[in-house]
Amino acid sequence: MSRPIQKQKDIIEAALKLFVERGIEGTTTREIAALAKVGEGTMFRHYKSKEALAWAIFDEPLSAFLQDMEDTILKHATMRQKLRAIVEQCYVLFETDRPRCSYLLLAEHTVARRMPVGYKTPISILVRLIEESQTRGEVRPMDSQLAAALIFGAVLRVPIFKIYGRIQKDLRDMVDEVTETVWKMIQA
Amino acid sequence: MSRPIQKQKDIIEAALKLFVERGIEGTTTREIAALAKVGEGTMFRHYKSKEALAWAIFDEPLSAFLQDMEDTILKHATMRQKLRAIVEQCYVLFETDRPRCSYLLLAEHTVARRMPVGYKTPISILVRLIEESQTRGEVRPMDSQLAAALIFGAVLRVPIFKIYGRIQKDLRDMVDEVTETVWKMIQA
Amino acid sequence: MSRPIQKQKDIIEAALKLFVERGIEGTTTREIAALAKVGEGTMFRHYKSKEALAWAIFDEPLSAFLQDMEDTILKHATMRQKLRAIVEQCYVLFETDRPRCSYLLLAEHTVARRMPVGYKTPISILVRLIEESQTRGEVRPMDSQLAAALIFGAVLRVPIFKIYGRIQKDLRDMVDEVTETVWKMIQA
Amino acid sequence: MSRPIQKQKDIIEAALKLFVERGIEGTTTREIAALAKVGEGTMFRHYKSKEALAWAIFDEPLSAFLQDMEDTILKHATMRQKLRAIVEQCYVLFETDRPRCSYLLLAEHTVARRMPVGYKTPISILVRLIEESQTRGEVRPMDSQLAAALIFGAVLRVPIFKIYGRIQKDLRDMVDEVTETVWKMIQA
DNA sequence: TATGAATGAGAGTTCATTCAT
DNA sequence: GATGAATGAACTCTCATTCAT
Repeated sequence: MSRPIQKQKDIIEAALKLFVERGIEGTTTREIAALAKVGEGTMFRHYKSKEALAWAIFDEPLSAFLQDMEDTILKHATMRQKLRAIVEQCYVLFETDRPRCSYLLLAEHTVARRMPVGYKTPISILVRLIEESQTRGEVRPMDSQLAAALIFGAVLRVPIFKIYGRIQKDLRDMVDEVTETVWKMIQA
Repeated sequence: MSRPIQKQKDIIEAALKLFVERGIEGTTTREIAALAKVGEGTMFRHYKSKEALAWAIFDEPLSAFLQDMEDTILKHATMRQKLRAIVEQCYVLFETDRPRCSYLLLAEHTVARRMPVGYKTPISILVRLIEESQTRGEVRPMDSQLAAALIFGAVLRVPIFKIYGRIQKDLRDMVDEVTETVWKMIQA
Repeated sequence: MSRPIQKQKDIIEAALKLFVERGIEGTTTREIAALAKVGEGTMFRHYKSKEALAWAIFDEPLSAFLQDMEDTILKHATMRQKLRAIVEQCYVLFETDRPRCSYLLLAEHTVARRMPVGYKTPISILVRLIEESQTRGEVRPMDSQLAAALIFGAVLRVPIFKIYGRIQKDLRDMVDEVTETVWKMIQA
Repeated sequence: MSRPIQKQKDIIEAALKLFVERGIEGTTTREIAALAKVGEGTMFRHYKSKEALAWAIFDEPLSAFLQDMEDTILKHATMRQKLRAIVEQCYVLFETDRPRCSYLLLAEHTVARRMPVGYKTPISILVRLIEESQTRGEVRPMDSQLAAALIFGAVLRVPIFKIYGRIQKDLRDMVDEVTETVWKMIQA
């Protein structure tokens, strides 16, 4: 019956590492196979193509993150608390699973091209959250898309700085400071 | 014949358009040549390789922007004014030369891989600016890299939202609002 | 378990169907296994390779046909009767086991490449038959190979036309007409 | 401007030779390139794929033959003369351009799979010819498709026998004999 | 200087075959 | 005996780059 499928995990981790280091197009399927210590044809049993692999390892953690994000939001009452929880979730994930997060952050515009229309991203949730808080007077009146852009951009630039070595601190220790700082941008 | 300079310009504009639409690796030199209406071998007289072209059209506007940025900074006294001027410069450039700016914004992490070490980016200027302002008490005490990340991320996410169609307004009309908003994050 | 013979039969029928539809090289062992509802590795317990399978299912019915043909010939006295019997045998087999016959007819030149030298085909029997009949004065003097080519080509083109849909009638009802017609070519 | 395209001819001749010897699927594009003494990518400048090449070198001579056949038919009055002319045309072509004809004859069922629906073959012309001759009383009443099958099969099996070494004579010297013989099958 | 036919290294992918279970 | 996950040789095809014209 053959042994359990450890191979798929190896392939994913290898791909993740190489995609972050060299980009998707800069990585060959042969390199992935070699690093994962599997045969060259093995990844094609799990993913139809290199593209499909690149998309799958983008989509899986993002979808999981989105689900967690929705759950997290429900657990907090005020926008400020929600915002803090989201930032925390981002930074904890980053420190916990850096390869995956680096890939999500750096491949964003590359993989976006393959995104199916109507694909749900954290941005849509953030926009909705802002709009709801505005009706409750928690967030000052302003274009919700603009607010989302500013928050989203600010919060996610911090791990990118860490990837590039500009920031060394553990991001989990920066949750409060970042939250307080970005909160100033939108508080009523 | 007839203005070799024009051919080079055509190549650059064609490459810019295609690189933004399909990514650098997703664009073939043949497609660039076809769009630029030049022979397939012509771009190799102007650029050593496709990579060199991709880098050149990234580096040129970025270096120019950096020079302008340094000049702009000198023209203003306070950090708040400097910040406003920088944001304005960004957004004016975006609305004036969208292909080039889209490329700079979307290819950032892709082309970054080819960046020579010690390459000067707007980030280093921003960090320096923040640190100077902190000694003058204009900006509140905080990690300058963190401050730069937050400002940089926030300001540049706005045009990215516009590229993806989330924002439609002319960014030049948003300079003041964005400046005021991000300023709140760092003001003393 | 449970009738290993049945599995082999399933494999053969599946291969036959697919080889006729898509050609030998156009059919994968996985497709054969899927259609035969057996594991991917199972056919390799019965046949050394895909080639061996392709040859076996070509050789088996052909050898059987040849044996029948020799028997049939002995049962008839005159060449005309023998010819009729052969045509009948062909057309009955075609209508009885169309997959196998289609494969024999269509894969002829493809599988011929794998034919061992000195392999006995219906052609050699036909040539011998013609030569014998010529000595008896039943068949007019002419090159026996040429006569065989004309008879063989004419008789077998009919089922090929049926495969391609040009002829719809049951070939068993055409035995007499075809025999009479081709007989005219060689009768003394 | 580069020299004239001798390369395409070389590719065609190489492909023809190898396709006949080893079959289309049994021939690699590398082998074709090597035999044609061109780079491996060169054939793809002329043909979109190996399949397209296989089809093109099947279609080109067949279409040319068809055109010649139509012209030939018009030059003769009686069916018998037309038939003789067609046989002659076939056998002259075979002796003149054996690689091409061998390919047409042996790859028939293989390439047929790629044939566009409604593709005109010599068979349709033959059928039409027979039907016309039947109304004029030249050909005896019989199913025209059957008549075509018998004639077509008989006439073309002769060069196939020659390919397999069963016949050695120059086919051009057999035109009259073959014509007379197959004519017996259908004459009124 | 500009061209585009030609190149060939190297990419993604397939699939007959193996073998541990 | 049967299975199907794994393999990797070998395939078709792409495309950045060269260079004779």
